[in-house]
Amino acid sequence: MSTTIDEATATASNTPCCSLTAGPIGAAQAERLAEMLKALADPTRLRLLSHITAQGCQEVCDCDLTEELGITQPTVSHHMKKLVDAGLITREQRGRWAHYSVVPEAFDQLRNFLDLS
Amino acid sequence: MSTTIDEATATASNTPCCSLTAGPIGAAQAERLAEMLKALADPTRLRLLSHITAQGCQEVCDCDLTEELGITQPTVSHHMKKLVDAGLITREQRGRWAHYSVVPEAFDQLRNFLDLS
DNA sequence: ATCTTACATTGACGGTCATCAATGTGTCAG
DNA sequence: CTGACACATTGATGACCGTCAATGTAAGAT
Repeated sequence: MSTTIDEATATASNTPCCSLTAGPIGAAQAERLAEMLKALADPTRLRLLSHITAQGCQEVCDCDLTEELGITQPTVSHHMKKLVDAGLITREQRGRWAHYSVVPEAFDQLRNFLDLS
Repeated sequence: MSTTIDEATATASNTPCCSLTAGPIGAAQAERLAEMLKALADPTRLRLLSHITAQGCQEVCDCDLTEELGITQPTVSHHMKKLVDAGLITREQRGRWAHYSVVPEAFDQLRNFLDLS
């Protein structure tokens, strides 16, 4: 469970070039990319993500997100876990609060893949 | 049903800038982006897409994709429809064969959104 | 020690999805 | 006209997902 982040970042840096124009991709790579995209492919998670990136990865506690999106706290917790497991954001527990920050490498990898050049 | 492509391309060009760093996004925009991402968030569809882009949008018939991915023809047809409905690719029927090509604007929009700068 | 706060976990429910076999539809060849 | 081909559609099945209420857990405050 705790190795998902490491795996994601590791595979992200291991991938040399994975553009859509570089020929057909294999089943394994498709599976990995689909996992990241699946984590993104939800309106609520996109909004949660945008709230994190908008605040410059500063103090972001789940209670604020709960109020602003109109969803319950377990739902926020569930979505955050999905984003973390996909390697898109990281979670750092400081005292009682959880601080989230994005993983730029993951987004680089996705943008790289979606690049038709 | 047939207006999905027009809608997708229209909204794609209507969006001025939708980067993740440009502050929290609204529910409507999140919904639209999630639809495109959901179409991408499947291993089989990613592989199908890579086969189209790899051949430079040339002669691509579903039967070839069926053999190479090891899935049945209805499944290929189903996935292709999803990609077309999401506005990621277009379909042109020439005679008996269907020719597919990517919609660069859709990918530009996604890359733009995933850009942390 | 007790209470509050911040978040995780569990269990359940309704909805959506990927896949296939079977069948339908339209197109070209002989 | 008939048969073969390329693809769409339908219906069914098993799996997964988003959401919530209820409950658990761990840390700080009093």
